[in-house]
Amino acid sequence: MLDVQLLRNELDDVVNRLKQRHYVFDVERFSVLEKERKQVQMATQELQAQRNALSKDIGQAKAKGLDATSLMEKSHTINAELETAQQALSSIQSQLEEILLSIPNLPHSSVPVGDSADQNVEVRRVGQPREYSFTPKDHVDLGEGLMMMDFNRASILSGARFSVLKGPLARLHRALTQFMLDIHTQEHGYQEAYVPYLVSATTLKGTGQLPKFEADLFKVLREDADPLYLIPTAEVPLTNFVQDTIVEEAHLPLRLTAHTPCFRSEAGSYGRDVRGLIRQHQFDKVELVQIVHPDTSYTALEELTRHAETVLQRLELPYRVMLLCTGDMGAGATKTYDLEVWLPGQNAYREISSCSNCEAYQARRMQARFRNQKNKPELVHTLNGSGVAVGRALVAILENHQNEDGSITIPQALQPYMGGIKVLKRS
RNA sequence: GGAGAGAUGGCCGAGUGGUCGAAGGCACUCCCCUGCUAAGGGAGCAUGCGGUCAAAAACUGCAUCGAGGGUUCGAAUCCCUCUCUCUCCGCCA
Repeated sequence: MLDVQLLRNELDDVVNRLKQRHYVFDVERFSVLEKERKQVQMATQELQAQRNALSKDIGQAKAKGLDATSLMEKSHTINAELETAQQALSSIQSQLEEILLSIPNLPHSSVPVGDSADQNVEVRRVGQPREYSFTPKDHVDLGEGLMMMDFNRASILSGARFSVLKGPLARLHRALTQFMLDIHTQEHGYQEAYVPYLVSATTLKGTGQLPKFEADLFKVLREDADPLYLIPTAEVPLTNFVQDTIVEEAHLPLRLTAHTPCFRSEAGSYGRDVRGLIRQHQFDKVELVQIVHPDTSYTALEELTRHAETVLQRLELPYRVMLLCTGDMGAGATKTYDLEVWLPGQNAYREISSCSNCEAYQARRMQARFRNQKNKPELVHTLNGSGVAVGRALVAILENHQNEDGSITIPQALQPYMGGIKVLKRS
């Protein structure tokens, strides 16, 4: 959520910057509503002030044993007016609120302007894609060849876009999460957390998934209670650790990590990546979240991105870092780096991590603040990044470390987590 | 699932219809005092939104005592519904 003051005072500038990310802001509607709001709010508050004063007078009159009938009649009249005014005000305010909640964040000045992923800028490339003396297979052929990946069974259990892993490949999946969590907790200073996978609408509103992106979520209806939603990423519960709280400045930055499953309905993505593990309704991810002082959020973004990169480096996976252009960023972000891992099976770099600074966008929605030097509450900045997507890391390992006979060499760094298994091969 | 108790500011905690945005304490900030990382004295100290303003400061209005509704001229206080927390019983991994 943007600061309303910004919209009131620098509307033209904001509108132009939003255009860069294809958001068309209805200036006319906002201006009219805002003008009404000001007028109605002032009138309402004036009436409330009058009512309060009258009530006080009535109290005093009664205390002195005087007759307060005429004062009470006056108060009745005011209350009737107030009723109408309050209804008008709350209608206007909820309309403004709705607008405000749907506006995306403003891109940082260092972000390239562009329409689509084509205008993203490559920042650096790390590692050389291997030369193969044979035609590399994709992860589906490899996994099914090993008899350890079963999409057929998954579709019987749940339908499309689910998967079943078996045997050492399932273990590899588990090993990856342990490995990633160990790096981030032991080397990068993150606190590990275990969090709910079902969260409330309020929580999702805090991080920006609601109200605008409800279609992407799995919703769990309950008979006698509000619905809950399956988390689309651990960013949601982790970032909301500071929902509605004031943190001591000395406690910043907060660095949090968690391994969770993520559930995405991916409405609108049908037809893309239908084959394999790349795009699933359920996948695991190790998430990194930082809650920081506003002065340090861009340094923190660089660090956080490096933290995610470390994982790929240790797994000996070639990748590149992309700076997303204005048209390709998520709604809450001011600046985003995507890590794209090399997939020989697709002969392409594919996203495996996305690291974003959201500045105060989420903090304002969550009312997440810290007490600054002047002892005043001030909004924190929030960052999040995948550190990294487990399913896609598994894909990358299969494809990059495959051998001609269809076996997979486990990278050195992962071997301690595999109980002595160095190679995955068909038994 | 059953029975009971509770929810007040950063924290603890008083407050059963008016002058209560809320006593007192802790923490925090500033000042004074003090022969030394302690003690004492004084002052300040909730959040959100609005208005005056280019903005800040300052001043001022409104709202907020778990949430939502109701009674009333007036609600932290009375009534209803809900949520959450705690204790005991049952059930369960």
